[in-house]
Amino acid sequence: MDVVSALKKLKDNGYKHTDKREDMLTLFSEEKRYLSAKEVLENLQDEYPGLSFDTIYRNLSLFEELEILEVTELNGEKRFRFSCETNHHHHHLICLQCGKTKHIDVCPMEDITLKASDFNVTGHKFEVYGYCSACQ
Amino acid sequence: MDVVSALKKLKDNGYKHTDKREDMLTLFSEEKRYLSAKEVLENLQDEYPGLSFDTIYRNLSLFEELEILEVTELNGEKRFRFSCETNHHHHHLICLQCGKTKHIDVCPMEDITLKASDFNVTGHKFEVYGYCSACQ
DNA sequence: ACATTAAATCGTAATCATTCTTAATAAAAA
DNA sequence: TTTTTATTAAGAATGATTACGATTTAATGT
Ligand SMILES: [Mn+2]
Ligand SMILES: [Mn+2]
Ligand SMILES: [Zn+2]
Ligand SMILES: [Zn+2]
Repeated sequence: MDVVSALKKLKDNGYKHTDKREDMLTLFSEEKRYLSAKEVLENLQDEYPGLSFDTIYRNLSLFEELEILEVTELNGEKRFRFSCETNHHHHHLICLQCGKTKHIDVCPMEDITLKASDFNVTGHKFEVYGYCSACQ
Repeated sequence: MDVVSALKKLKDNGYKHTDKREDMLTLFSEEKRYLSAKEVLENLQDEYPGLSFDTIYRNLSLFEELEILEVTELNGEKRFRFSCETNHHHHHLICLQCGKTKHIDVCPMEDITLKASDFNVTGHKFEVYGYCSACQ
């Protein structure tokens, strides 16, 4: 996922192109890590004084719906990152300090034969937490 | 973990025995599933009119500290369940509707050789979500 | 370029889970 | 039974997120 194809996806789905949306996408493409709504706001409000939290949240949700961003929840707050380029199903190593990530190619679900016959499995989450080299 | 040994753990660590604490523990021992703070409150406020949310949260945190309860976060709210009897490190299948759980004995971390040399790994989370037989 | 229309944004209030504060209460110890 | 200290109630405060009505702006057609 990159800014250009994200903007195209917006247009293809009937959403408008705005400077704020483009700047949000650019931010995510530059910072390859999980960002909170607050971090996104702070990064943009120099250029847009009076930028509303509502705008941030609305667009983050939209981007998530369009699979431009992926989301995780950490310490009671949502964090978003640019969807990975690869289509390969995978998981992440996440820095608890700065949100930086590394890929984990293995998916535990592949190995585990869930004989959970009476359980209708709809999803799973596998995340490994720690601190990146810069944050240790 | 059971009510008796949980109460003992409280006493051993210098905490007092109160009816509310005992009733909270009894609730968790009866309902073998993840409960939210709200659910705990609702279950006890028949017996204790005017029971405070603060009391619930304070005791939930205390129980978590003493490893009497284990916690997970789902849809932006914490959910607690009685710690599993087994000492064996394991994970859970969680019903998104009612919080019922099943054990998953396999831990993905055992298999994965994390060559994340520059990452200081401090923890991980592996949860499988779905709907239990009663909730489908 | 201009007008029209629907989407996007602002500003702010509301909501929801959780935490904090202070005074009153109850459990354990003396 | 008195004292000590932990626990609780009540409600205010917080922090993240969502909702709302009014205003602005992007896209579209003229
Ligand atoms: Mn997977
Ligand atoms: Mn594990
Ligand atoms: Zn880091
Ligand atoms: Zn269920």
